[in-house]
Amino acid sequence: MALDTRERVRRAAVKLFAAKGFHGTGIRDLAQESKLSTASLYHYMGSKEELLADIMRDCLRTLLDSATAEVTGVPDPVERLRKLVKLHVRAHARKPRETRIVDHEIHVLTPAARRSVVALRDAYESLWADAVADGVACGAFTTAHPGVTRIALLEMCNGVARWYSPRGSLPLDELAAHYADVALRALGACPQGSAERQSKGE
Amino acid sequence: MALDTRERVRRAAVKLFAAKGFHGTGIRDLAQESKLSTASLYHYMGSKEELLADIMRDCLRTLLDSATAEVTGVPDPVERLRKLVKLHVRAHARKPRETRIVDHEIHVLTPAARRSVVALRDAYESLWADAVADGVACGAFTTAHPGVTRIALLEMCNGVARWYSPRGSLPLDELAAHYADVALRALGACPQGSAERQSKGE
Amino acid sequence: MALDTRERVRRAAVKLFAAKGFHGTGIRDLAQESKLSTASLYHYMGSKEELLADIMRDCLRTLLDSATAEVTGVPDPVERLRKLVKLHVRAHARKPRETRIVDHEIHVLTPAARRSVVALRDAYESLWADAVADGVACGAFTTAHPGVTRIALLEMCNGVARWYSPRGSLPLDELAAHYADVALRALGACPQGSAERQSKGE
Amino acid sequence: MALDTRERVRRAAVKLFAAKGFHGTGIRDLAQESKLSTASLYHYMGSKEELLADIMRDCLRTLLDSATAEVTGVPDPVERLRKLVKLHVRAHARKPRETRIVDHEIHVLTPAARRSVVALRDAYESLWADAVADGVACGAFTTAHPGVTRIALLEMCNGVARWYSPRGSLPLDELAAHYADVALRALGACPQGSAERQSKGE
DNA sequence: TATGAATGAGGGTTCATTCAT
DNA sequence: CATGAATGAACCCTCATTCAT
Repeated sequence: MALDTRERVRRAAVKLFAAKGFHGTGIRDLAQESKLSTASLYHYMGSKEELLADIMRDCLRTLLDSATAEVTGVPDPVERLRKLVKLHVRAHARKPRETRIVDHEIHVLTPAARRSVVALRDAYESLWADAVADGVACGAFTTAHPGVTRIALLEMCNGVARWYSPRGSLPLDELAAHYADVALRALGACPQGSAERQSKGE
Repeated sequence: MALDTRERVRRAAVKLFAAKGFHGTGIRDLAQESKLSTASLYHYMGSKEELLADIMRDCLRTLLDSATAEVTGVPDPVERLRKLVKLHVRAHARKPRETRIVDHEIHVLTPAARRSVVALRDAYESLWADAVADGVACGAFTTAHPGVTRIALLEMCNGVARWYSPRGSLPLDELAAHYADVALRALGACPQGSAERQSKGE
Repeated sequence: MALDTRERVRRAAVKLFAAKGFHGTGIRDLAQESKLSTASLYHYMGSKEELLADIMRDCLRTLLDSATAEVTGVPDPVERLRKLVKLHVRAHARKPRETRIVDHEIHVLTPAARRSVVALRDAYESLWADAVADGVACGAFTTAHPGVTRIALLEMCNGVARWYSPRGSLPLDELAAHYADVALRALGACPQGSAERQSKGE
Repeated sequence: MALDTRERVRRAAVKLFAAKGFHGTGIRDLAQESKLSTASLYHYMGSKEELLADIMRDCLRTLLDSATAEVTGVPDPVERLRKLVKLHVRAHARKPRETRIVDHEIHVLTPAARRSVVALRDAYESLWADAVADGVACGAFTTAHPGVTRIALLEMCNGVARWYSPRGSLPLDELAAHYADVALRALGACPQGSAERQSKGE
């Protein structure tokens, strides 16, 4: 039925856009991967670019919504940042292709589509910015350049999508916790009894 | 003379590949940006893909050579890593387009070309790996997962190429020093008298 | 009921074929204008081309039938031609889109369909030819080249479909009468007491 | 050399657009008729539509220029109109395909291109309008509806492009003269010693 | 050195039509 | 009666590349 097919197209696009890039993926590649003719493809998408924009927006909206849910009502900025980092790492490890597409293909979007995507990304990043700012304000974080550090950490976490494999030795939850520790260290939060030290058995 | 023209082509390619991606850049774009006809372009390059591979290899070779020079004969792993991070950040801030191309377009390359590029990248990254391993071995670094941390830090530093602007408020040297501090904190090196604390006036 | 829908499809086709041409009109356009799905369209027409041929034949048959009725039993060739011109002008003014389609899209038709359309057109034009020939034979028309004049007048009258608007200042009956006068002048019939002179107040 | 090829493409387009319509002519048809590949076609034209617009503009400009030259400095409106009709008929008989394209395919053009074509057509038609108006003003023409008559005559003359064949019995010059006589009769100009009567031997 | 001309292959998209439901 | 789904063929146009001059 229609929904399944639409989903098949979506997945084909995610796979190929992530592997070969948007411009490196032809409509015929998408059709083959979706097991559809090129003409049929157009029953399930507006255009190649709209398909891309949809993928990006869905990915970012999911991330934004779950991050907002995770963080709402958490007063401690340290705890908030820890949650954000963990969620971010998990999301990027579980959906590496979607997130890589978001990271790499923004430049192909039409200005209008780009605006909508960037708006979502900015909304998400502001959750990080708030946590960092609050932590600095209350003295929990001691970093000379909070803005730079925030973006550095974001890039670090984005990187997970580029290398993580579920076949690695480190369970995902531990990986996420490790990233959170690295982030808090980077921000100069005194790690009292963090998972990091625990995992070292101290 | 020929060399100048060749350089013009190279720079056009760097500009366009970074801005629109390899597949998003046509030879007509390259010709226009180089102020050459498309046919003339082929006096100065083998093919579009060879041009890309050349750019990538040159970028990586330069990075590898200068990193090797910087690090050779430095016994202290902390100091070595600090130098590596600073160099990396500076290189990515100064040549953001080349380094972004290296990061984003590897999937485009033919297996043969990809191998040569990946070999250079691996050689470079092994300098980081050695420093981290030495630091862990001598107890200077206290991180539960050195391998993961190393790759996390590399991704963090690569990110500089995606956002750094010389018009930012932070001088590049300070930025590089800040990144080095973040990296050492992340690795759990006790930062004694680091630039970070100095810049906070302590 | 089905008949209404069929008529809706017909009218959509007339509108669009006249405005954008047969090849410029897609079945999706037809479906949209008919408020039907493209698939449903095929319940009311054989194919796009058959729809076109039907429109043409209906238009020509109506013209032929009413002209035949108008002219039968009128012995005076001058009067006959006057009636033919008036009818022709009125028909083209009232159904400009159908007649434009007949004029412009014959080349689209398959040979078989074209033959049936051309046969109707020829039958109609022979009414004109007979009137002109009779008029020349009895001395009522004094034109050096009756055949050429006939076709020239036909083209002139066809043109009405290309510019007439009911919002123009001249009532349609007067317009038709004027065309009849022009035609008779062109044929060299001494206009005695024609509408033309009357309208000039003489 | 380039000029020849460009001209070959032009002629192929004129032939095919006239025979099958703009939308009925594919780029592959043009290529085949031009003995070029579809890709090579684009060395000699901007796009299919630009090719069409160029053909239309050239046709109209030629007509406008020669009509202007013909008519300038001719004070007698009767003589002016005779010259205009003759020129128009000759032009449409000699370039029937170009003029049919102008007449039939204007609706295809983009608004911008259409404006430029319509402007030329209007400039040309104003030569006719001036002659008619002058003739009416000085009493040389006695028609109840000069505007309508003018457009009727134009359509009549345009029709030449739809049926004239050089293999017909009437020499082109005589045909043109005949049309001029028909036109002047239609306008109610007393034909004194016109070609029409001469050809009848009176 | 430089480029106009040329092209086979492929780009994304729409075509008119059919058919199972 | 009506339509979503499906498609092979074709749409216009651009691709990276070669070669004669």
